Amino acid sequence: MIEPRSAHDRLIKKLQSITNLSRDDAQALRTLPTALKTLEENADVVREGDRPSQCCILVEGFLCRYIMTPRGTRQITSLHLPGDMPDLQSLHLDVMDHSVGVMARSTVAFVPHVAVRDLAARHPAIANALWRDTLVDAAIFREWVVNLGARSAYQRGAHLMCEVFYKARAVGVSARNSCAFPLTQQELGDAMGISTVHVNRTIQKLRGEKLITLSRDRLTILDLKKLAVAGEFNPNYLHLNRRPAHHAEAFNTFH
Amino acid sequence: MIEPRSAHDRLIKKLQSITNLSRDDAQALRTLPTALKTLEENADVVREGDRPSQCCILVEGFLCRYIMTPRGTRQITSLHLPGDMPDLQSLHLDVMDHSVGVMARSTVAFVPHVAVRDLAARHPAIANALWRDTLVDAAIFREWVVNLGARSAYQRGAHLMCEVFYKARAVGVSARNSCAFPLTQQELGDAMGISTVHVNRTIQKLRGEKLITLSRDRLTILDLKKLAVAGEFNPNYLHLNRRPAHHAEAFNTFH
DNA sequence: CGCGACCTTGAAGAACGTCAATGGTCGTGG
DNA sequence: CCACGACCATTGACGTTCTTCAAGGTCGCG
Repeated sequence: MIEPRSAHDRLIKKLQSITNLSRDDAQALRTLPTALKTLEENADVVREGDRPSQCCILVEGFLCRYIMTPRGTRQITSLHLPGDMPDLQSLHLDVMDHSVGVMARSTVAFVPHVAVRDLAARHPAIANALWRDTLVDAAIFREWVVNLGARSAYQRGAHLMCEVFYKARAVGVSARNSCAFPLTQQELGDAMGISTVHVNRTIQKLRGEKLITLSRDRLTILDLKKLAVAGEFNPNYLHLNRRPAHHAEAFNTFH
Repeated sequence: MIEPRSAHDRLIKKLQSITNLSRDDAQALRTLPTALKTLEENADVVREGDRPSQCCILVEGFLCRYIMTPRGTRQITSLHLPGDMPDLQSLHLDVMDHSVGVMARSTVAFVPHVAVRDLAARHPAIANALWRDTLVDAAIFREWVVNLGARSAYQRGAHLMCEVFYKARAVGVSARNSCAFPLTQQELGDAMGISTVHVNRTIQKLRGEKLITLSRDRLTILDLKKLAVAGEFNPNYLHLNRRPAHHAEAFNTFH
């Protein structure tokens, strides 16, 4: 069972990973009203064309943003971990230009726009932190543009795995050298812009070189340094605060 | 000669293209102190790693954001037209994670961060407009992810040209069916994630099908509808205000 | 046991990259 | 005025990466 405070803890931890929050601001964030909901795999949190009046905080699980092309192919544009608010932008862009989907059974907390707006108006530091969060999002999109535009399939795979691991570690949902990675090869293909078959071959190469292990739902990184080199991964674009975070998924085993 | 007000006019027009500004807000924007500077082709406005204390408004010309890979290849991540503030994000992300380059002789107006911050603090509507602007930016990055990840070279070319034309029209720097397009095929390749040679062949196909004309510095769209279909272009992601804007580059010929 | 979802493999073909050469245009200096 | 060089566009030939199609194979679950 998820206890009611978790959504706030997650959000605070996420924001602290990219900015400095005062104790006051953190306390203020805890006043946000949330409505928890559990969503199954393949469900959508919001869809392109929607005009949401609330946004969501991911508490447990794994989400992605994606866009469908007229041909019916899907491009995943970002991956989201606990603490993320993947539809925060709906606060200012009324019509969704993409969808947010569920990649693994997830718990999300919905927060009314008015509550966020009100809080931001009363706490400029929170408004700034949220703005900063959307800017980091944009930085990640830029890096995905580079990944898709300038790197081979092999490099893309390595890069994407580094990104997920770093993000997981930053919010304390990783183990020492592994993290949740509930993507099918089909979904990986949709994120990397390559076919499923080629994803398979790419992963095999990464495995063969002893850089990673990848089982159904878990990514283990055998050699982070080599993986980063292989994927030309440089974490600067994540704009993480110093202080890597204590691993061990303490958050989960925490009563 | 550029008259001093131009930078503000450009910015206001740009913000009006994506949001509603009150007369007061527009007036407040005019109080921003600006320092004009003309930059030659291939110069950089800011570079990755910089910690700017000011940001810039493009007044005349054409800028791009780009990221260099360790291999020395360049990926262009966005194109910018007059009125844009391509480094607005530096207001909240202190270290630049990418560079902003000049694609054609340009005039930019520099504005100190403190001035923007101060204005935003005193005018919440302006803060929101700027936030919204960065969110539209992010939406454009997402679309580029789709363009690079899910479309063929031919589609990418068509899509990119539609985007530039729509953006130009929205801020009044287009003619009826043409706009400035000062990209070499090399630069187009860096933006589309393909080689120069393949850019050439792609453009020839677009020309052969009578969708566009492309001379040194100018893009003419012969059949916007077909071009949009070819590029799977749907302008929703630009989040433009209704009311397309009066073409004719009135801004330039205006004394 | 059998079905569905996922992973894996091989073979053939399309899309795109690389290499190398040619030609065009434009500004500059003689 | 012309020659020159720099930069850019264009073309052909050939190689690589990635896609597509098709066929198993594995695993969990009803």
